[in-house]
Amino acid sequence: MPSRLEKARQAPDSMKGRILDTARRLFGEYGFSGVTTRMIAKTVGIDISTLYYHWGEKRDLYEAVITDLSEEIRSKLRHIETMVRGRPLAYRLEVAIEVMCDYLFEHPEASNLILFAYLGKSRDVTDIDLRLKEHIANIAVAMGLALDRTNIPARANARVLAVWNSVINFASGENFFRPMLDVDHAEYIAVVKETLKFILIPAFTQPVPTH
Amino acid sequence: MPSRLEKARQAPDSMKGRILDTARRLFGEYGFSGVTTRMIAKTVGIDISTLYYHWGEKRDLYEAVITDLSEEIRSKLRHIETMVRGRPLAYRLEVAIEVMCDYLFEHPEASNLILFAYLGKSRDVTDIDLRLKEHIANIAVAMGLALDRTNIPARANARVLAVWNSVINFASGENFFRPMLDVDHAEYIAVVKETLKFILIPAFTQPVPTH
DNA sequence: AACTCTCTCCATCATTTGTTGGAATCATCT
DNA sequence: AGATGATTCCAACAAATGATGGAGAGAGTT
Repeated sequence: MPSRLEKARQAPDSMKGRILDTARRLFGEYGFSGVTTRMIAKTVGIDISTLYYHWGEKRDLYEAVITDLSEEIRSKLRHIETMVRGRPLAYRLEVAIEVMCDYLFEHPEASNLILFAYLGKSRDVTDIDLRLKEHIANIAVAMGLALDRTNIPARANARVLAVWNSVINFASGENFFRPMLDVDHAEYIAVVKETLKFILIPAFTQPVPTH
Repeated sequence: MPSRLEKARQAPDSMKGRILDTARRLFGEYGFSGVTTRMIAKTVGIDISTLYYHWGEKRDLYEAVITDLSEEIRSKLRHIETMVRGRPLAYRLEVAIEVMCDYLFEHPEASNLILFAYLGKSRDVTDIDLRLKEHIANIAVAMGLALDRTNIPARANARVLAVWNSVINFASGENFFRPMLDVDHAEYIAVVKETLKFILIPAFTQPVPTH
C-alpha cells in the first residue's frame, strides 16, 4: 500500500494522482462536508475501496489537496517575484494582478479551497495549514511593504491581505457575480482585472496624504 | 403546525425564532452540509422532532436563514444610504466602511453565510437568492457610480463588488488572519478599517488619470 | 369532564456515509 | 509455471443523518 505521508504532488496520470485531482475539484466545489468519498470515487470511475487503498481517510486526502495547493501557490508567488524584482511598485502590482487572476481563473477550484479554509471550522477537519502567513509575508516583501520576512508590521500584512482577498473573491464568486454584471466569462476576467487595478494601484502609488 | 412560508423574521424568544437564530449561527460556522439537524436541535436544547415541527426540511430552515439575512443587509444598506445622502464621496465611503465593519463584526456568521452563498453549489441547496444584485445596485447608486437602479454599467457594479468583497473577507477570515497580524480582536477591527480606507478611498477620490 | 388545539418528545425508519476485510486480477520476478 | 506483490472491486458494517408517526402534556374552551 502506498504511503499516505509521501509528497502530495502526484503524476497526474497515476491513479493516486487522478484521485487527488478529482478530489481537489470536488472539494473546491462543495467543501469538505459537501463531498462524499463515494462521489470522488464515482467521478474518477473507480470503486470506493480503491480510493481508500491509495489515500486512506477522507481527511488525509483533503489534507493532501490543501498541501498540494499551498505548494502551487507558493511557486506561483515565487514566479511573480522573479518577474517583478526591482521594478516600480505600480508595475509590480499590475503584474501580480494579471498573473494571479490568470492562475485563479484557470484553476477555479483553487480560490474556493482557500475561501473554505478561511471559513474554517469543518466539524471534522481542523488545523490544516495553508501556510498563508508565509505567502503573505513573501508578497509583503516583494511589494516593498516590509524589508525582511520576519517581523512584518500588521499594517503591511493587512494591506497585502486586502489585495489578496480582492482577487480571491472575484475568482470564487464568478458564478454569483457574473450574472449581475451581465458579461461572459472572458469579459468578466477583463472587468475584474480592470477593477482590481482601479482599486489597488492608486492606494499604493499615490503620494502619502498629509493629514 | 406553523406555516413554513410565513415571514422568516421571528420573535427571538419564540421557539421558532430560537431555532432560527441557532441555525443561523451554526450554518454560518460550518456551512449547510456541515450542520446536521441534530446539531441544531441539541444546541437549542430541544428534540429534533420539535425542530422539524417548526421548520420542516433542513433546506427550508436554511432558506429562512438566508432570507432573514438578506433582509437584514438590505435594511443596513438603507440605513447607510440615509446617513450619507448628499455627502462627498470620500465621506460616504468612510461611513460605509465603518458601519459595514461594525455590523459584520457584530454578526460574525453573516459574512460567512454570504461567502458560503458565493461558493454556491451545496449538493442539496441551490438557487436561494441572497438578492445581492439588488444590494449592490443600491450601493452603486448611493455611491454615485450610477444614476438609477436599472442599467448599471458592469464597471460600476464590479467596483462596488470589490469594496463589498474586501469588507466581507476581512470579517469572515478573522480567525485565519488575526494570528498572522498578531493583534487582538479590537485591534484587528481597527487595522481592518484603516486598511480598507487606505485601499478604497484613493481609488474613488483621486482625479481621473489621463492616459 | 370532555374536547380541541398547540407543542414537545420518544421511538423508529430508510438512506447515506466513512471505512474495512477479503477475494479476484494483473503484472513482475524467479 | 509458480510465487510475490501491487492493485482493484464486491460486499458488508457501524454510525450518522434526514425525516416521520404517534403518544403525551399542557392550556384554553365548551
